[in-house]
Amino acid sequence: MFEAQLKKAFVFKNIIEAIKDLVEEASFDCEETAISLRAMDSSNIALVFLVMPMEMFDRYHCDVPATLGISLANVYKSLKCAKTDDVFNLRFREQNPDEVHFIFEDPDKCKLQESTLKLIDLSKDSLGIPDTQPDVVLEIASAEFGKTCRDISQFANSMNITACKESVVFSGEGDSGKHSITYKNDNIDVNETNWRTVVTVECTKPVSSSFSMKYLLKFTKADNINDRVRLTLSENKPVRIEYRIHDAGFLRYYLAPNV
Amino acid sequence: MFEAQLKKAFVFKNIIEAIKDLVEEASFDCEETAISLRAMDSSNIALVFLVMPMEMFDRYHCDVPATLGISLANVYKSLKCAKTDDVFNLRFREQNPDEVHFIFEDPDKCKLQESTLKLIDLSKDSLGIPDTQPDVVLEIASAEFGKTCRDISQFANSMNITACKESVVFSGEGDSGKHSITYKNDNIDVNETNWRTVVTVECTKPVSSSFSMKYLLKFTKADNINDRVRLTLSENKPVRIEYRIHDAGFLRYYLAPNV
DNA sequence: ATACGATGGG
DNA sequence: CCCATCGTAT
Repeated sequence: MFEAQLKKAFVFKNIIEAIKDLVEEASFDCEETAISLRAMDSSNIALVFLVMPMEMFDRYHCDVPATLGISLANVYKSLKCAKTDDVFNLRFREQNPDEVHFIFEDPDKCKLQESTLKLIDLSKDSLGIPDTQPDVVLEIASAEFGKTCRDISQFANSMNITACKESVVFSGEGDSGKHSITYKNDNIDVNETNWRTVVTVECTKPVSSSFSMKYLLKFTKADNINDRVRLTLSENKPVRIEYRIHDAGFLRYYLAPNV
Repeated sequence: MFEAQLKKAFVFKNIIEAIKDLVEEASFDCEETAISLRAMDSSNIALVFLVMPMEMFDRYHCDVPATLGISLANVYKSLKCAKTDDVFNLRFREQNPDEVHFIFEDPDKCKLQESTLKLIDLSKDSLGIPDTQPDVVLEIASAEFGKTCRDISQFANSMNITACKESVVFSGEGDSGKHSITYKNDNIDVNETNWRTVVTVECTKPVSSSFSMKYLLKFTKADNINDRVRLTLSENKPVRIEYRIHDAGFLRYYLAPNV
């Protein structure tokens, strides 16, 4: 038996919202210390890597690890039945190896909902996660990054990110014109860093890459998950876009640059 | 080179919002003392006349006059990228005669945005502006005029305006019924004129005309531009609806009456 | 059915 | 001025 409880169902709902438009089916690997998920998007272009450590749950119990292959559309159907503050329970029993239960209890215990979802067999080509030595690591308020992506998407189908120690430039160009957004880091007092500011956390050498706008926009759905987002860039390598969940957890997206 | 700066980008954004739904493409005539724009709406029914005198800008520099034909949808895309309090710069260089730059700087100078927009050639049929001797001139709080239009639009597709020295009546009739709004002027102490009140500024003879609701509703987008709006009416002539901008500037709409 | 943009309310 | 909801478009 595997069981995990979240006091607030919306936490899980936000996470599923942030990946369901990217990945149709995926396996939740439920293990002793964490639930994780690795999947390519349906077009095999972007990669999603989710880790939810046991610490983020209010109860966590794992007799035997389980791999739950499931349709995320179905997961989302179930989560939409829950109210934001419902208590959420995920339960899997080896006796019924082809189903998983999502249980929602409203805070005053009057209403109990249970979804039983069919599990599916998914081939387990374990995905290589392309983590290399980064050239540049940036942090930015996730709402600000979302706005940046939406603004540039008005002009372009892909976004260039050019970053060095002193500044970061997001830019794009299309038929109606071009647009660039420049953040300067040099005169920032770290202590008064406000949420709008981009911070170059690390920069071993400057980098410039271009990425598909369409995917970046999908990633920014995750901006409910954390106020900050971290971009990790290396020349000619996929960008890693990370939203931290609690201390040890995260939702990471990887996207290869345009050629 | 032509350059103009506004300390607050929203001033320009409000103006563009007030005309972009009416006019798809237009030329900004950038001259020594003002930027102006004259355009028919896409259906050739209403006329827009905008004058932004140099005094409304915080910096204004015109070597050589320029006529900047542009898609207002693209202008608006760019302005949506700006925050309300960003500093806005419009810049045109003769060396690049087919593009204009919109530059936004946030107040704390961390973020710099630049849009480069394509200019287009627009035929310059200079429009006759139909200013005649008015029978009636009214002033009303622009929010109140907007509410009046929205209220009557619930009942009717056109709005009658009947005005004389003592009173002004806005009314409309449709399938579900009719609605009228009457403002009395007679017992008004001019010194306690409140913002809701309609004031008949001038009346040489009473007038009654009917106008397309659809267009009036579009005009009321301008109500951010000035707290007051001035209507100038003459029997069987287009109404002029004017929102003043600073002292010498204005945004005027002209709309012919229904037959 | 889903995702985005626009509008109206707090 | 920002958020949430609604309506439209894909």
